[in-house]
Amino acid sequence: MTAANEDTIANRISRILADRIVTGQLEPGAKLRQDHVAEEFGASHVPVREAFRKLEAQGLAVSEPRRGVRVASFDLKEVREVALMRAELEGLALRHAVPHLTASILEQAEEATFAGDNSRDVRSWEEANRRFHRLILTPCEMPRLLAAIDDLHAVSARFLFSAWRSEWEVRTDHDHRAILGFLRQRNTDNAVAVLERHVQWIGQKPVKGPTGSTRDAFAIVG
Amino acid sequence: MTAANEDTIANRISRILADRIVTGQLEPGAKLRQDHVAEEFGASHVPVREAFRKLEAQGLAVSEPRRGVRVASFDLKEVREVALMRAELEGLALRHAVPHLTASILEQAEEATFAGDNSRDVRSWEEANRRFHRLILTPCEMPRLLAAIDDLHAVSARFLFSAWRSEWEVRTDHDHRAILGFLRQRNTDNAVAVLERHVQWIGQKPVKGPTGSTRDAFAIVG
DNA sequence: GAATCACAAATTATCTATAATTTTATTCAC
DNA sequence: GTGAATAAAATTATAGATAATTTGTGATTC
Repeated sequence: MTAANEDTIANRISRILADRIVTGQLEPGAKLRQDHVAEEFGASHVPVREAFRKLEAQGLAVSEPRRGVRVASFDLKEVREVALMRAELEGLALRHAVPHLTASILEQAEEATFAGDNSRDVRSWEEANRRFHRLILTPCEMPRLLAAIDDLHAVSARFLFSAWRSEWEVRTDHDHRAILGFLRQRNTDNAVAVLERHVQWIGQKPVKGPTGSTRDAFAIVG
Repeated sequence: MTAANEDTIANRISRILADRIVTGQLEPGAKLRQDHVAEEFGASHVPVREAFRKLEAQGLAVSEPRRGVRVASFDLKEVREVALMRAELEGLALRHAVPHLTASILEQAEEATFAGDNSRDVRSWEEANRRFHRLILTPCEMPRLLAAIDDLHAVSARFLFSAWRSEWEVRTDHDHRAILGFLRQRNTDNAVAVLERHVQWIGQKPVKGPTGSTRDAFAIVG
């Protein structure tokens, strides 16, 4: 009965709000009013505030001292920044993960790649992509590094969803396959090189704005 | 009159506790009891909890769901992890900062190096060292990256204080001078290379334990 | 007549105080 | 000495009170 009671209410709220921000249900700049959120979750506003603090730390929300908290907005500059950080940190993680990679892990990563290629919507593609990256990076056994990468991944996913919200084109991920190939050969340098390029690849795509005009959206794809 | 009232008291508490953890006044594993902290700051426990959440995000405290929060402990493995992350991220920041570096900034950085060499205690050395790194990295204009580096710096400082708590030997920082030299020549690659090595240098030092026995302490020095 | 400044009301965040679970420590029985 | 049961302490959440900012209205000035 107290199965889901493992974590606090604040954490649960934080996770759900994070998901809404990442998937674009909550738009950049939207105000997060603690009383409304509290009422929705049938809780008081104190755990809501703690959830806000966590979102702030993850870079998904920004808080002005006595003026409340809003969903963080982002521009191309920030997309690039996150891509560069991910490239550096994922490269570091992979270098240290390689000695601990097993055939089983690589097989699971290949399955994840396959699942990504066959995804019919953004959400399932993102899930598969995340699984791939996590599988090959987790064995580095550096918890703080992995946590930092996870946060950056969430922000990347937000960019992704903002560009390809509804439509999604199926495509095969050649980079993932190349990385797996190099990993099987224990060719660390090349695997890391491809991964770092892969993560920095920023896609652009014309998107219909709310007024009907089109603008260029952008998103990290790797 | 409301000059210091710019930020919330949760932030103020968070900053002060962070400082105590970093300087070692609060030892690893020590329990942080919200009622005690609240009483000390003449506040209630709600802002204290928010401060705890921030410390948790910075990696200075760990919280178990219904069992309270403790000062984060650390081992050599984590010191290495933080050093590697700093190397990657500071390297990235420096590469993007170089085009925006001015003669004035480099001069201030040299003054910071000088101040570090003449420091007679750990605290003032750390302050000068931090100033140096911040000066040459800030012009990269990547706020998220700089925030991440700042958090890692705090953790590094914690390791430093834990090793050289009371005694401190004066020494000249050849790395800082080398970096400045390369930056003046606009030799980005060499400057970054030295910085990345510099940050990864982990010092060891025999330290008297509480029982009188000696053990090897360690600390990032750069 | 339009615009700007001042004042006031309402909305919203922040904090204090209080109550309810949960964990931990102590005691008593076996 | 070990186990369960009770008591104490601490964390988590709720409700209520306070302070600050925003927004709307009105008046005055250019």
